[in-house]
Amino acid sequence: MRIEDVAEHAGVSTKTVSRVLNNQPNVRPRLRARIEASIRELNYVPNRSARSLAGSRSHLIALLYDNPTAGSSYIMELIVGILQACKSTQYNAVLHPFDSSENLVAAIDGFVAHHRPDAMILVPPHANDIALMRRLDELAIPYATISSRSRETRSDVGFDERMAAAAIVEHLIALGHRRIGHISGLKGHGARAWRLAGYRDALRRAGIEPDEALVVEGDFMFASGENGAARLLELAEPPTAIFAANDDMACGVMREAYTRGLPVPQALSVCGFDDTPASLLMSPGLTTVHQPCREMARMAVEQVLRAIGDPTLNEMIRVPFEVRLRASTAAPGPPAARADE
Amino acid sequence: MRIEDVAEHAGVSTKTVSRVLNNQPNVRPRLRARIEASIRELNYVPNRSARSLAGSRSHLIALLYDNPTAGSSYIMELIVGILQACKSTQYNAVLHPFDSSENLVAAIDGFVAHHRPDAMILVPPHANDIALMRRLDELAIPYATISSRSRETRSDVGFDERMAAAAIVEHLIALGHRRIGHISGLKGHGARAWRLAGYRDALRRAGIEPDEALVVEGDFMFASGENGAARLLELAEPPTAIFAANDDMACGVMREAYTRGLPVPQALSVCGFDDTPASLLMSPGLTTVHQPCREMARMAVEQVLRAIGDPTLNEMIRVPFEVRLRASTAAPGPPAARADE
DNA sequence: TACGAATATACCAGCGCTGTCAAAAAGCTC
DNA sequence: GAGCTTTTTGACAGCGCTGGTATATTCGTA
Repeated sequence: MRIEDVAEHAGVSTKTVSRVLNNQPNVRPRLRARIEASIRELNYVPNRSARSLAGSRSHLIALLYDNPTAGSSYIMELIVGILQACKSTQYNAVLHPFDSSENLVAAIDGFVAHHRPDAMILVPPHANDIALMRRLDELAIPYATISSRSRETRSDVGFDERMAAAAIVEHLIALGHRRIGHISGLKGHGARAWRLAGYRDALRRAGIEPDEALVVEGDFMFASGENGAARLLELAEPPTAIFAANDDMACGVMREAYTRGLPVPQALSVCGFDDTPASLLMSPGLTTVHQPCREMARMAVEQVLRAIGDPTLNEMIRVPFEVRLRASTAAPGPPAARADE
Repeated sequence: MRIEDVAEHAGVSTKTVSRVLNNQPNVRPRLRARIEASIRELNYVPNRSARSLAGSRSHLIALLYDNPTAGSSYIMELIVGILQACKSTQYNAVLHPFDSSENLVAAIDGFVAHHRPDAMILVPPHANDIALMRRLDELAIPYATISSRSRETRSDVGFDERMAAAAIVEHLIALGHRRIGHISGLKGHGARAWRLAGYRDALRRAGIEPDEALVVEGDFMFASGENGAARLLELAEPPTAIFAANDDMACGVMREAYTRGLPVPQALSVCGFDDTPASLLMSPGLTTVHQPCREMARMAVEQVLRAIGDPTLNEMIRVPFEVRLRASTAAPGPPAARADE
């Protein structure tokens, strides 16, 4: 089943069918309709390879991400969103996990040579990689970033992480907490700085002077949540609540509390960030910030699609976040409460 | 940069370069080496579209899965494994999430028409869909399944789920449990039947007559774990341990125990199946069965690659599983133990 | 050394589609 | 309705590669 068959069936030239297939102008509506009917009737599907070859467009959108984070539900959600968004277009997604060992710019060249994607979507940490973005500019490949920290990006979709972090800390303050610990994210990630800043914003707005002793370094991994919590809980004056910069670390905090026999939320309130599947599975359920990953991915796809048509495109989209209140946060109990098991 | 440039640089015809690119015979080793050197030197990468068009091979392997399960870490792990495995080949993966609303066989036809994948990998539940497999046979598309229950499949990679379930129940028995509850999986999934059978095997081998009151229906979702646990714990003679057919349900069990103030593992041992990321994040960590998803995906890719070369291929690969002992299981405590918080 | 068999290489058509550009049709003006 | 512009349609080449087939080279054997 080739375009020629359709052309014959509709009594037109292949070029006219091609115009219809590609939504190009200069086909009268009635003719277009007739050709579309033929396409449906013959159940014709154009050959992707031939199209790409002749049109030198691959109809591919590449998603670049970091292999170590490949298993994360964050990436998974983005993938789901991107695949969904592509389904209704003529484009298709290619996933490209980078090993961080690779030289990114060199690896990109190889990848581009292989797949010739028409556009790319970058997620952190690569969404902040200026050398990478420069190279894409040179290769004239439009791209959009998700949650980029960089001003150098062309188009970005993200949400106000700083405000979201502030919102969840304000929730803790509203519950009556005054000493709130924070376990920060991995250095270099935009998320780290924003969430830390939001934490401080909320404290200051409530008239609480941020105590630097209550902020400990983390790296977004479970173990660093555990360690961070241990350090915070061993302070002379420990916090009554801990805001971890992501859910995995918040789970680490809960583990440390569990190990020490501190009931959550009675003796310690815990909240995270990201609304990973695990946050719902924990007991108690973890209070966290939900970011609409699938929706963001969908928008990023739409952005790059627009950017393919108009390479000068340069827009920032902010999506709304949502604080998901669950059972891991409550009003502070009497100091030094301790469960006996 | 085209094949012609390489041919000129190496002083041979394009066809000879093509032979080298496709690992075809009839090129003398020295010549082959010279051409490979030229390819490297010129940094030549063949054009995928032209290759597919001329060779009528897409170099694509499709992964078919169910969209509702798209967010699951199980699929994610498989995707990671497949992508890794493809990286070292000339093949590429296309992900195809099906909406369960779609007529599967019709959707397959459309998908095949679009992408013309050279092979497919099916995961449950589609790995058990006989109509689908028949259609693939008709379309002459080789495929491999992962954890298929069906005898109709061509090649499959899986592990002995029944034995694994038995192993984890035996662990509970070894700890001293005699009344062990089970929350089964969704009807229709092979996993449901195998895990239930393994549970019964272990009990019988230990001389414990399976008590049907201790088996309740689940559907692999968190909520059904909660409900199932509630029903089991309200029995006149409740179990001292619950084996849920997957981790999400096991988390539901832990939630129900938490709600009732039953400490895990002191008052109730809980174990799951799958070793999802959440199982490690729980407090206490969840005892579960680890299946090497990435490895299985890699093997499935190798299988279909072999099947492309030899369409009669028909092999079953069993990979080893591993019981991951964590803190959610312990010797049974005194009956009706109840934590006061 | 000569001859046929086996092996290695080259030539060319064509995969299915789209871009270019020319031709035809339609619309517009007076 | 003639002559012009604008819109619509079509013919054809060629995207970069591989399959088939013809040709050249090498090897083995007498």
